[in-house]
Amino acid sequence: MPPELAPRGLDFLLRKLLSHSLLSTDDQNAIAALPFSLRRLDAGSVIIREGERCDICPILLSGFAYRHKMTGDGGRQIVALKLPGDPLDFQSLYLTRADHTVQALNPVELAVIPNREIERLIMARPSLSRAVVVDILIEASIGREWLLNIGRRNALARLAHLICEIHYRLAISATSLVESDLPVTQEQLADLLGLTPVHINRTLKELERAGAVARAGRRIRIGNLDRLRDLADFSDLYLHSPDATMHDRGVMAGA
Amino acid sequence: MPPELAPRGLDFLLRKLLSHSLLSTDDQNAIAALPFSLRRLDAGSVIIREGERCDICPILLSGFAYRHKMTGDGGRQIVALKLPGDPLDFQSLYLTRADHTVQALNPVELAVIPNREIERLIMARPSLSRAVVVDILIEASIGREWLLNIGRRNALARLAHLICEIHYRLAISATSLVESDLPVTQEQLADLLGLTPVHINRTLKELERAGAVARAGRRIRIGNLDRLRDLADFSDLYLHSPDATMHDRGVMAGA
DNA sequence: CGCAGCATTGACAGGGGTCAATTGGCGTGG
DNA sequence: CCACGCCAATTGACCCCTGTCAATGCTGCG
Repeated sequence: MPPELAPRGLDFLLRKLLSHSLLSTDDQNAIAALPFSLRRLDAGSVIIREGERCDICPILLSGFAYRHKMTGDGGRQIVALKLPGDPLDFQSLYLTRADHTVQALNPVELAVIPNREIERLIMARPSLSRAVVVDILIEASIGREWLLNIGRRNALARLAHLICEIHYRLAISATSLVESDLPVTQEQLADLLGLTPVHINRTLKELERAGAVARAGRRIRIGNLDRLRDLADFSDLYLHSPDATMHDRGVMAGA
Repeated sequence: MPPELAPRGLDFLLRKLLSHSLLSTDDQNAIAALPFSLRRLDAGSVIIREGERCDICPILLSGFAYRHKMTGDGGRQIVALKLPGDPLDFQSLYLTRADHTVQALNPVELAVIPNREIERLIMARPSLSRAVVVDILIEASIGREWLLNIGRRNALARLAHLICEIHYRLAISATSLVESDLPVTQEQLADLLGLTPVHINRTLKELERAGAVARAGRRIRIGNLDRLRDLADFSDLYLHSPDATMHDRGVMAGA
């Protein structure tokens, strides 16, 4: 299991939502009072299956998860990465059939809330309804940045950009993980970036040579965030974090 | 100007929303009664600028538009394509700073609605609020399919897939355009697909040789939809059209 | 009818893919 | 505590898809 604080209910979800939406104490209490069941899943477990309906809303408490799609001939692309605190799927509140699969990237803990509870909550509280839409929109914004990343940047910048993004997103909701190793295999990085595992390996070595990442055995972590940002052509505007300007000014660069 | 019916108010928007959401007659009347101003823009006009706020909601009545982002060294990626009937930007109802630029791909006509009118409408009518979110989610779903397309398909399948998508999306809301030429230059196709104009040219020639597209001078149109679908590995599940199964069964294949 | 921008073509280069063999880390069971 | 086995990582050789550069041809518009 990842070296992480044991989840204490929906605190991570709250921190995540608060990072982009103003919520009253009442709103926060309403979220904290949501009924949920805890679920632990192994790496690779399917959480939502493409083409099926889904009537639960899973919140990621620990571990990473991802959305992915496959081509007819077996090519796999990860189209979204979910970090601790992220709601895994608000889409099924509005659309009936999932257009993609959601899966655990490593061992995860989920808080599972029935969709109808969420529906009740957002019917009663417009500010929470709004927070849900904002979360959906930010995920879409991240997807657009990924399109730019995969479509127009070479392997080195692409990989550097992803590592930067993970860093900044962890800083928003799961601060305790910011300093830890990336719990991602090279094959998973390949599927995240539209590359092959072999080329990820070569590129990782190049990032290491540049001093941007540090590696020990199988572990990857950031070596020098500023250098990584340079190589990545990274700006965090697309994360729509309220204190984005702080990041831009390098306030977090030392973190 | 594209050879298209002159827009009659917000009819296209209505048809678009109705394609994925059930709306009462009251809802429909409320939309039709929205105040809007008509605006004509030349190809290339900037509609929303990255980094700025936007307090209007533009609806595309005729012509194509797109969202795009650029890397620091000038690489351009189109991250969404908007067709007649599409709302160009619900995001600014919820987020303050645009993370990308929206631009006219060719001469366009817009219906411009003040954000506050939309806000008033969706506050009063939950079913319309829901329709807005569904529209946002479907755009996100299309973005995910693009990630798969750009990340994991080669140039031939990638281009075929895009042409298929445009066909099916036009069939949903702007049926009169389904049979017409693609109003897109090869350079724009390159920016849509993460390729170069030169390679688009080669690939287009290959699609023509395969009989999938027909070309005359500068004009491109579908030659054989079934062949195109095969080359593209295309399934329209991700468009979340209510009659998707009809498409899957080939009911529209002859159109 | 001449220009500007798009399309087309060829030659060449290179980034990243493919294949296959080897190494290394690490959990498991003896 | 060590040996085994599996899966991830690494490496090298080679190739091909796509990018780059540059010249030429079209085509629609003023």
